[in-house]
Amino acid sequence: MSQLATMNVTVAPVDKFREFLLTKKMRLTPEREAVVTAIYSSHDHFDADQWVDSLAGRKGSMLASRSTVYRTLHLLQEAGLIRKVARANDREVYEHDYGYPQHDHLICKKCGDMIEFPNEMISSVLETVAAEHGFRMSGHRLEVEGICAKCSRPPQRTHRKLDMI
Amino acid sequence: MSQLATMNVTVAPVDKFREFLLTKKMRLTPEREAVVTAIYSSHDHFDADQWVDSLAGRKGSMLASRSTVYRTLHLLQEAGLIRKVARANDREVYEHDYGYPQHDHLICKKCGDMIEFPNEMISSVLETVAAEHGFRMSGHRLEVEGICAKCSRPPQRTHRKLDMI
DNA sequence: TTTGCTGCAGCAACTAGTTGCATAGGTTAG
DNA sequence: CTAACCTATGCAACTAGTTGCTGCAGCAAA
Repeated sequence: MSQLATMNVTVAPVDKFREFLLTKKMRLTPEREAVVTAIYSSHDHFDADQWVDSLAGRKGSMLASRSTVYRTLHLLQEAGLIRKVARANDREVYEHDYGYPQHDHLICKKCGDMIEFPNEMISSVLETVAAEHGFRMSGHRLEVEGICAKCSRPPQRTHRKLDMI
Repeated sequence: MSQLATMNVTVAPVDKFREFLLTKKMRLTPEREAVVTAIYSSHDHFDADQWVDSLAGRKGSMLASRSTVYRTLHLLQEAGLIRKVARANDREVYEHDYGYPQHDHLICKKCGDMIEFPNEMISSVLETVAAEHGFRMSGHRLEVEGICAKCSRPPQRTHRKLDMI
């Protein structure tokens, strides 16, 4: 979430989530609030496990169980606050999907780095394709894999020793 | 794999796989051959489980164990014979990636149908984006989700009863 | 306050998929 | 033919993620 500009956000994520839950006659419980707060305390990509660790037992105090973390992640997706962007290292990777412009990712197979790029072109192509098929598109997930510039540069420069071992 | 035309295939999949394995000093064992044959006996999308079922124990004779099926699927991906296209019903969905033109999928969230569409436009947009970032792209995976024409049509026609229950 | 309803958390058992390990089996050298 | 060497297999144990169940908390009516 680094190279793209932040958009205006008028309602705090927690409140947006509460609103969403209300429409489904559900409550913003302390456990759910803990998950949202944790996730929105940083602006990076994240996977479920780090929150399971810090919220449920292993590393922190018990704020929400494993099941609750996962269930809340699903709710947050439904609410449009986060979205799954890729699967890396056997984990689903999520990112905030509220207050940020649309983009997709180049994923480096070597270092695992995810490079964001804006996707208006792609979205508009998809709109056309979908229309042709009478398909009501609600979203997409695009993972472009390959080797990033850093990793494909042959290791030949000076101060290379710092990068190795 | 239905609506797009078949391309010319000069070498049989099994032979292509054997070639690939040779370059890695690996053998085309009976187990591996059984998996490839099974997969190429039909031209549909498929998931690992159906082969685990039919090859390893549960439904058929024991031709290859669970581990071997999964390991062979990875090898087949490396060899460029199959590719993962989506994740549906908690399963990875694969398709043949040899002898077929490039395409992506519209995935219906209701009926699970996968509609293929050719993707030259998207590929070329991605080429440009990748070049801008000095990224050496090796492939991509695009899942477009939404509701297909069939499912979004309101249920109001005649002979509707046939479709229900 | 009591009774009843409903949503929800946590547990434990489950599924898909992966991996470490011991061993079977094939290939080459002597 | 045998020994040494590897690769590949199957098993069992593991991981990430999901789900059914039970019992509890919060609210509403009486």
